[in-house]
Amino acid sequence: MKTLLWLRDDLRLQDNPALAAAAAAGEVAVVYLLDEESAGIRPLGGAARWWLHHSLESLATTLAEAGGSLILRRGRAAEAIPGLARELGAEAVFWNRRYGGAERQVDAQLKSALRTAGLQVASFQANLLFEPWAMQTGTGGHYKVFTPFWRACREAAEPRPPVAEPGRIRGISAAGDELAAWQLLPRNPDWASEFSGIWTPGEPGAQRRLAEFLDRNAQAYAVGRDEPGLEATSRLSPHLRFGELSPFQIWSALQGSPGIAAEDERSFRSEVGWREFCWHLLYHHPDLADRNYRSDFDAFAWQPASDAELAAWQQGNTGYPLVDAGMRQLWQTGWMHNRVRMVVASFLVKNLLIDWRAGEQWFWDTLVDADAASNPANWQWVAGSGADAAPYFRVFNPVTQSKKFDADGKYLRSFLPELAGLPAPVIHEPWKHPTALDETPLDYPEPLVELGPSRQRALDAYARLRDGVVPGAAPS
DNA sequence: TTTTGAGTTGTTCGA
DNA sequence: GTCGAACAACTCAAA
Repeated sequence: MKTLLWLRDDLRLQDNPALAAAAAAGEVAVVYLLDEESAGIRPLGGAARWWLHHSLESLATTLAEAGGSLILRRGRAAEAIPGLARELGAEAVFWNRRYGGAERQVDAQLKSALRTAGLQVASFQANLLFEPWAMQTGTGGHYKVFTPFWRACREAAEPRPPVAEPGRIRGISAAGDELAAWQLLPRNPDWASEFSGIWTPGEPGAQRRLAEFLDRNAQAYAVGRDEPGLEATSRLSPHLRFGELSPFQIWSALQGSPGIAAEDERSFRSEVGWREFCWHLLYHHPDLADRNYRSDFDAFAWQPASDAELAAWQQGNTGYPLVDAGMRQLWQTGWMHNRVRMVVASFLVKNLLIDWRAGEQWFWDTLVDADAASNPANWQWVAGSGADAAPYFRVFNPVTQSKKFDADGKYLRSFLPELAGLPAPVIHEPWKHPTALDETPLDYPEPLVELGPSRQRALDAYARLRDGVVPGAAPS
């Protein structure tokens, strides 16, 4: 049989059930479609485009080594996929499932159109350990709190082992676009110039990262993951985002790593669980990036848009070292440490009282791991408008967090060269650093807002929301 | 149906 | 310096 394999967020040869099935059935044509036309599909952010370029480059190589070839096409899936299937004389179209609202709609319509045209269509579970529709509460609803969700997942059937990589693929090639023509890479300026020293997009890079993590960083993960100055996190997020690695592979690799303490293993698995939970939420709330999960937040009194404050946050010029180090790490590397993400998000949403969507969009554009589910779910979690969200009174203090989780200032120094000469603890509060008469003052901004009053302003705004005070209404 | 216990990640204040 | 309480009820999940 001749099968068209449509790859999307599953750019890997190992543990790829759609590929394995297609290869087992006969000849395979592999296509990646750049679809910027189907309705409702969120355009990739800049950093994700950079990653995609290199991931596709890598995939083309590994696929060629296995006997296949990667066909690049561009257009609306509803026309491009049936068109290519016709062109190749394919009898079947296979893909791995995706879970976003618009994506599901595209896939469902395509499935029925292809079947009507007499083709065999099959979709596979590849990117989530637990299908969102399979996880139901006792009353048939979907889970809204992480802990019971994850408990139910762990009590469900054990995730399958990874699917073996097909041996020699009988590949079918066809004319397609040149990758360069898609212009996924930034130019003028090339803000991603430092990315390639840090990241290796593609399946081999993902495998290497996983092996390194299990060998080294997974020890003391539970505690170490909180310190941004350490290399204690897995940094697998962008690989997972593009499906260069599957959660099934992670699951199984942990099984085979007895050197990791139970505490660290449980902690890391639960981070995989949060990814599952976010997709579970997005599946049931496809507009998670646009609308408050808790609709009572629609009445929340965000500050009127302040371009200057938003820009200071984006550029890492708030005057709070941990916030600024995080935002510059994001800009320079396309990634930010998890704890620092919470601190910068809390600062934007609570201290600046800027709508979480502005932060979510910036992360979407600048993160190489920008994930359609995790990004909005976690922003809403910080804002308090999300599922199982942080209580409104939880306002991170960037100075306290800095002293607690980067006590020696190692993380701060690596992204704030203008403060590199300051010792701890004053590096956490540079405005307290006395400048001697013969010294040039620090080239570092004064704090954008005062922490105490801005925190109180946020608490007041949340209290008004709770008490149902409508913004702008006349006081009674 | 009703009840009960629990809920990722924090900060501040006062004893 | 350390520690517990307050912050605010509310929703969710399950018994």
